[in-house]
Amino acid sequence: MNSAFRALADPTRRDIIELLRGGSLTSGEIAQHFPVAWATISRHLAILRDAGLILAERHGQQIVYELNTTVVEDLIHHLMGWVKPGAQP
Amino acid sequence: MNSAFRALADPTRRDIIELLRGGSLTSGEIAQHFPVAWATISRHLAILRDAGLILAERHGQQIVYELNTTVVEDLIHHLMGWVKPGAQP
DNA sequence: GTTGTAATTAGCCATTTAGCTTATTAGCTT
DNA sequence: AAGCTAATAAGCTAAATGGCTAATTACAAC
Repeated sequence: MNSAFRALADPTRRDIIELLRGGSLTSGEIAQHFPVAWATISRHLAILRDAGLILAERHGQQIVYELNTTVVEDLIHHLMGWVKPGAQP
Repeated sequence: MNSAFRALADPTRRDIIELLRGGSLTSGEIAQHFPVAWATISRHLAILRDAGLILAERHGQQIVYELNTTVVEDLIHHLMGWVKPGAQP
C-alpha cells in the first residue's frame, strides 16, 4: 500500500495512469506521449508495476501495459476510511 | 492536487491523518505519538497543511489541527475517475 | 517587560529520486 | 546464427526529501 502511494506521488506516473484509462498500450506507445527518455518511462513503468497499479503482459516482442483497477479501488477504499467517521480507526 | 499526492507519499504523514480521524489534536499531542523530533512533525504538518489535507486553528497559545475531509473527498473523486471507464479522459 | 510554554523556522546532513546516456536482455526474421 | 527491434537494467548526476539540533516567533501569565 505504501508503494502505491509513493508511486502516485510523481506527476508523470499519474499521467501514465490517465493515459492507460483509454486502453492498454505498449511501453513504446506510452513513451511517445512524454518528453522524457524512453528509459526513464520504462523505470516509471517498473515502479507502477511493483506497486501493482499496472499489469504487464508480453505479446511477442512487445510488452503491453494495462491499468490494474483493483489496486486503485483498494486505494479509494483506504481514503474513504479517512472521511467516514465510523470506520475502524 | 499534486501537492496532496506528494503529501500522502510519506507514511508518517498518512499516520498523522489517521490519527486526526479520531478528532482534532494540537501539534504537541500529535508529536507525542511519533518517535521523531517535534520539529520534524511540525514540518510534516506544514506539508499536510499546504496540501490542504489538514486545517490549523490557533486556540490561545496552542494550534489545533483537524482533518480536512473536503480535500480527501476530492482525491477520492480523482481516483474514481481512473476506474470509471466513462469519465472524461 | 520578563519568564515560560507551544510551535515553527533555519541550517545542516544522509538518503532517495528522477533524469540522462550507455549497455544488455528478449524475441522476431531472415 | 546474425541482425533488428522493443524494452529494461546499469551507472552516473543534480535535485528533492526526511531526519536532527539550535534559533526564533507567538501567545499567556506573572
